[in-house]
Amino acid sequence: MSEGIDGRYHDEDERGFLSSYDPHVFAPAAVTVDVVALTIREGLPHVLLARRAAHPQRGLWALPGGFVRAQDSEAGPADPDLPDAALRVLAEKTPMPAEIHLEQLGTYGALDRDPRMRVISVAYMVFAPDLPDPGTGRDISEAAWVPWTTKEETAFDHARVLDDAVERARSKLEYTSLATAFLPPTFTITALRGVYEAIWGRALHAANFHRKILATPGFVEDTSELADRGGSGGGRRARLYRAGEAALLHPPLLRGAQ
Amino acid sequence: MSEGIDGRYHDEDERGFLSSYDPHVFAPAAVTVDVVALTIREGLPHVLLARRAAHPQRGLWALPGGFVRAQDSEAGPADPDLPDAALRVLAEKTPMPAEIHLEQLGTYGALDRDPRMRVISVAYMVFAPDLPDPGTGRDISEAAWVPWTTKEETAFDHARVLDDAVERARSKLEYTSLATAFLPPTFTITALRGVYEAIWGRALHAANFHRKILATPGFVEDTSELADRGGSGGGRRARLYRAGEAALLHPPLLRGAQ
DNA sequence: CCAAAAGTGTTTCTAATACACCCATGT
DNA sequence: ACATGGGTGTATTAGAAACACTTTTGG
Repeated sequence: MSEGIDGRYHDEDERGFLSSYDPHVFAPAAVTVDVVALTIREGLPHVLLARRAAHPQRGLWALPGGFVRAQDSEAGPADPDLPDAALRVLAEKTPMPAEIHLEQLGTYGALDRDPRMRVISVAYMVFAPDLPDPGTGRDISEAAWVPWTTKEETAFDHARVLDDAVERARSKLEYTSLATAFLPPTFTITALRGVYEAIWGRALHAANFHRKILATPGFVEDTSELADRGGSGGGRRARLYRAGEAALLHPPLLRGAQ
Repeated sequence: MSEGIDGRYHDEDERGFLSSYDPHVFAPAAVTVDVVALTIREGLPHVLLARRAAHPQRGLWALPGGFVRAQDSEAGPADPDLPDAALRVLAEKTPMPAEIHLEQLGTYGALDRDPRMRVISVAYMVFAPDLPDPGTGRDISEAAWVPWTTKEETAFDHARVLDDAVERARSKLEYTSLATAFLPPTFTITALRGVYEAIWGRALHAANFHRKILATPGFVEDTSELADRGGSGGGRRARLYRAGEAALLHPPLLRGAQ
């Protein structure tokens, strides 16, 4: 074992060391979580945004977010892990189904990204099927599903976070079965194609898409059921599928091609 | 503008709000950066590890890391952004060339991942060409390039971080020009294939790999130079290439196939 | 000359694409 | 009947893989 960089502790045992620790000395930055919750409404991707109810940047649209509860406090019990914190701050804006796809996007910590102090923000993404509009009750600040192409001003660096999320979503559709996270438990191939078309922003060849999905092992599983209606203006009733076991797609569905 | 959730601030202007802020109230977690620096030595991937010089877990291998400097202090000036902090803690272990590929891996914040206190760790990845062994001078704790398959015990949750880094590296070779980051400024196609073989852990077809690389626009650029020697036991001298402009590969080099 | 590594030619096979066409359902 | 959307058949084409072969170098 090597000599310590800092001589102060090298003669103590670990127990003694731990009991002498003052977290505040090493805790000069605040940690928040921000959530980019995405869904598809009427063929267009939407993101859940909330009006900031407090300073700074009060009144601007912002991603649902909040401070990580590092330990038990009067605000509530500690968040066991960062995903728990993300789900907690999201639930403060709108109710979410139990089974929800959550993944980390990245962490943003530039010195000047928050005017109050040094804030390190861990951003998460949520992919959800179409959900009701958030309530606007007394303990709920105004929140809404907003098209992700919105030109309205957003707080802090949330525009950049949203851009990163969009690119991540577009890319993950190619290589993973993520698209099913935007759909209800059973869905048609056409609905799945609608997810791709909404996120990638371009039309896909229906017939070839259909075959490609069925040729990708584990992407979807056949429920021998049919959808209720064959379309608004008539049409054959589509077969219903559910999400398969595969998380990664082999082969991938590349967006470079048609 | 909506009414604030917390009524305390809704009558103050933003300037007055900011001046009343006490960061310590909202700063109950420490933030660190940890760096997974990868290189390839003799055909095998290696990671830079350092023996922990201080408690806790003194003496165990750990990723290079340290606390983010959230503001100016006696330790030094504030880190302007998280990548600056990552490069700083890496440079404390071994010198690095100026041009180095750095990217964020993810953030780890489970309640019990550090016995001292709540520590949120932002992990970064560095991809480097083969570098000299780290010095072991008086201000430098013992550090070394260790094969990434090491069975030695590592501190905290660093084994999981390393696993995530390995999977990220394997995956990014498929879709990006990342492999060139492991090589010196000019290199042969065979050396590039060596990177893929080392990271993916399997042999690739030399002739087809060669053509596939040259058929991928922007991956490599021809320098009309030849490598010095054609191999240890004789052999034709290989053409030298440098990294091209493309960051994403179209088409990708999938590892599913041969 | 022989071995070793770089690089090219060519055949074979698989998969993506385009487009024609049939099926099932609502109006 | 006809429009609409679901789904299949099939010819063409592009790309991946396998393997034979040539080129260039060191011993």
